[in-house]
Amino acid sequence: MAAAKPEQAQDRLNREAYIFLNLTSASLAGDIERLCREEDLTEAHFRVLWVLCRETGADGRPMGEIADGLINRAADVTRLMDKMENLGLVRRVRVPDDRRRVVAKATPKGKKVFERLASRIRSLHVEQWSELTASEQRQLVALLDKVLRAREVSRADESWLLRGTRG
Amino acid sequence: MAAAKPEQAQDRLNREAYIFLNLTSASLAGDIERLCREEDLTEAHFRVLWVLCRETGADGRPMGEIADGLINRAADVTRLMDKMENLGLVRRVRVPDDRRRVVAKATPKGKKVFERLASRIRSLHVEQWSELTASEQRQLVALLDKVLRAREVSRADESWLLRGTRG
DNA sequence: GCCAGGTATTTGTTGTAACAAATAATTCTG
DNA sequence: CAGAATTATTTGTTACAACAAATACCTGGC
Repeated sequence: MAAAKPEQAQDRLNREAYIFLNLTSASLAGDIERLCREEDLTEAHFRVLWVLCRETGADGRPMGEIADGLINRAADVTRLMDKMENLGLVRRVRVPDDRRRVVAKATPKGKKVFERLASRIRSLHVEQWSELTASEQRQLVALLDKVLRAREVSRADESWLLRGTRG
Repeated sequence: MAAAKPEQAQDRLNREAYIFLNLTSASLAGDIERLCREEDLTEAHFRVLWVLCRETGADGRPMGEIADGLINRAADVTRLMDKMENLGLVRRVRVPDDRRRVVAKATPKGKKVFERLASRIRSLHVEQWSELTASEQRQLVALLDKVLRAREVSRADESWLLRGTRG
């Protein structure tokens, strides 16, 4: 075809893998995002709800921990929570022992929205992964895990997104 | 009722696969984005350069096609190109046969920046994929392809990102 | 009690994506 | 030629992510 250096086979495979990874991820995430929008949330908001509703008893989670889990700036988490508080999904409580700290809890409404959304996302996932057998899915996870682990995504390891998901 | 519904195994696998897909994608893309920033570009900009430099002779690409390939709004592509034109990476030319249309071409400077960036990205990819053998990579691509194909990501199929990448 | 350091907030800026709507320039069709 | 359709542009709006800097507030050590 064109003159320009012919791409080496391995380079091309690398690029191809990268592009497929991106497109697939974006495609699935787009669906989820759309679902969240219907509840006036971002996926980021939903993730906060997730940790608040799944990973927690009645005690809530401190802001800082949420920031770390989301790998976001503290200031951004504040604004994120502001919105969720306005929507009545979340409540902030100063902790009495250390009054610098604030924990966020999901309100009953927040829990309800979470359950509704989580259930729809669960169904969506079923469609999204319908082309792969469970074994293929595990294979996929194993491959991605290899890649991810190697990169020392140090902070992501602390992410509650992966909590309980790894050995 | 049992203590907060236990997540079904398949649901959990679905979610896990989704999360891994996302984190891995975001992690690799983050690196690329950082590289692009060093040339004052977004990855989106780089993608435009890609199609302009790899997929094209001296004839350039019409705006509309770029918009389709990027799956972006036409208006957004205009602004995207405005910036790249300001940076001197790209030139717009009205096509004589159909004077509604405009094709974009990479300038020599654009090509230079592209080559520099592409080469660095190539190296980066080598690191990023260092944990997988070529065969594992192909396996990964095959799995993702299954997922992607099934979803009728209709427009993505026309994307030049995948051009020449599929059978 | 004072100071260092930790925690969250406030405020403000910037760049971008996403989307809508109107306009201009051109071609195509009847 | 008139009107419809196509291509790109212009303009404007909103929401968000990323980042910086200053502040309030609190704890814990000295």
